[in-house]
Amino acid sequence: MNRSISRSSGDQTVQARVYSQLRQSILDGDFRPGRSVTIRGLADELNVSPMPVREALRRLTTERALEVSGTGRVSVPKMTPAKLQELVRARICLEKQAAIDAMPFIGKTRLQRLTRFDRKINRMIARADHQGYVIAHRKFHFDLYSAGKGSVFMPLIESVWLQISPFLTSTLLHLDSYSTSDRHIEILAALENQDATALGFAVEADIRHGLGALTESDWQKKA
Amino acid sequence: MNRSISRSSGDQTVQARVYSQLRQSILDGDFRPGRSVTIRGLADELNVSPMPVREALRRLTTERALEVSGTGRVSVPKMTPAKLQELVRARICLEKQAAIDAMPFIGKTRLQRLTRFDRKINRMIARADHQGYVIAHRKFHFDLYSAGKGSVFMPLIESVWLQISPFLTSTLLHLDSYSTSDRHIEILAALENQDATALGFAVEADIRHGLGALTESDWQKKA
DNA sequence: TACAATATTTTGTGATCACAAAAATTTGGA
DNA sequence: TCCAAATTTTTGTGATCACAAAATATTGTA
Repeated sequence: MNRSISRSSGDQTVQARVYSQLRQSILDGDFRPGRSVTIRGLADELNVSPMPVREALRRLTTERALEVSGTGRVSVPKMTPAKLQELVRARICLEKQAAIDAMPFIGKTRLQRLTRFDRKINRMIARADHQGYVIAHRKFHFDLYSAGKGSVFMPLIESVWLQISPFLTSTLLHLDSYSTSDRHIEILAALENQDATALGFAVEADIRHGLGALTESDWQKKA
Repeated sequence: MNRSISRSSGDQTVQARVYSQLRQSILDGDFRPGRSVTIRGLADELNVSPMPVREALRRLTTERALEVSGTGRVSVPKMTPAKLQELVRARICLEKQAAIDAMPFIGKTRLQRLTRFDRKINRMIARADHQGYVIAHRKFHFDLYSAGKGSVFMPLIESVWLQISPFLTSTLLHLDSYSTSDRHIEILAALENQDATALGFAVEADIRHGLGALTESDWQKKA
């Protein structure tokens, strides 16, 4: 039909747009572990040709957000206890450093925004809105780390989050309540005092308690 | 010509083979910063069709080994002082943790192999074989980290190395001699004693001194 | 010679096709 | 009803084409 190449959506290539959409969907928890995704299936769903989807999927498998089976089928990886522990360790060492690097660039404006995100997180927990929680939680952390000017840490951190997100959301759904111990308060306090050491501890505690609880508790509930 | 799909090289797809080759070439320092790479150019060079090259390049840009310009052209990223510093910080926090995680799995066999790699590194330095040095150096570190059973840290570490390698090799070429302070000895000693703290310090020192020296000294010499 | 305008070539992107292999479905016999 | 064999459909991979835009080369004029 439309044989002319029209990068009609803001000068981006179709491939880039599809990639961003899928990436976002994965981070938002729209993809469940074990779900298999096909090129043509996604292409039909997104109303694009198979070509851009193919490249987007290849990119996502490269950053371990998806995995390819021996026969080339693409699916959302399943979580294992060992893998989750390793991902937690990766999050801790990367995000500790990223937070400390970002600290000097955290001004009053951003601190207020972070505080708003924190309140939103609490609201989402209160109303048991799992997806809303996951999204607000991510905004808090990413907004913090991206205050640093660098271009190295964020992609690494995002790769780790992409690997955790499907599992996290699917597990949260099977939990009636989860640890509301709000470590974000400690992070905010450390930022206000410009205390790098306290910030490092707070970030580590936040990650360890947020995901560590899942390692122990109802692991079996999920498929 | 050959219209049938024959995965003639060991059941791998052409795309996977091209990707591995390019990845290896980048790590080996065959690509200089600033060099531009084209799909068709590489396809002709590797005697494959443009298709697999296209996907391989997309993957490598996703992991920041290559970068795309505003017009879609792909090239090897140039280094900046700030970026190198950030990459060094990333290496330190990732490799410190990876080494400590791997330590329990380092047996006598692997320790001997690591020692051989270390001796090879020294030989390469002695004969000023820069590429040989880079390769042996990488083998030492990757062999150490991959002793751990995990699947999370290695890809992250490799992504960082991919970003450093082109710059490292091109800089080494302009240096008549470089810091031979052999921190690997300390790493090996820490491994033998199963001393996690000492290992962490040794890895950090190795990275900081190896790349930190470049940050100061002849930065300007390269293009 | 210098430089801007024009023409040519190169290049990335997306679409589509053929093919083989894997999945899914149907079929047929006990 | 059950299960294995045969058939059909789905799917990933690689090749090739068209197109537009960018990069490069060429030309013409002062």
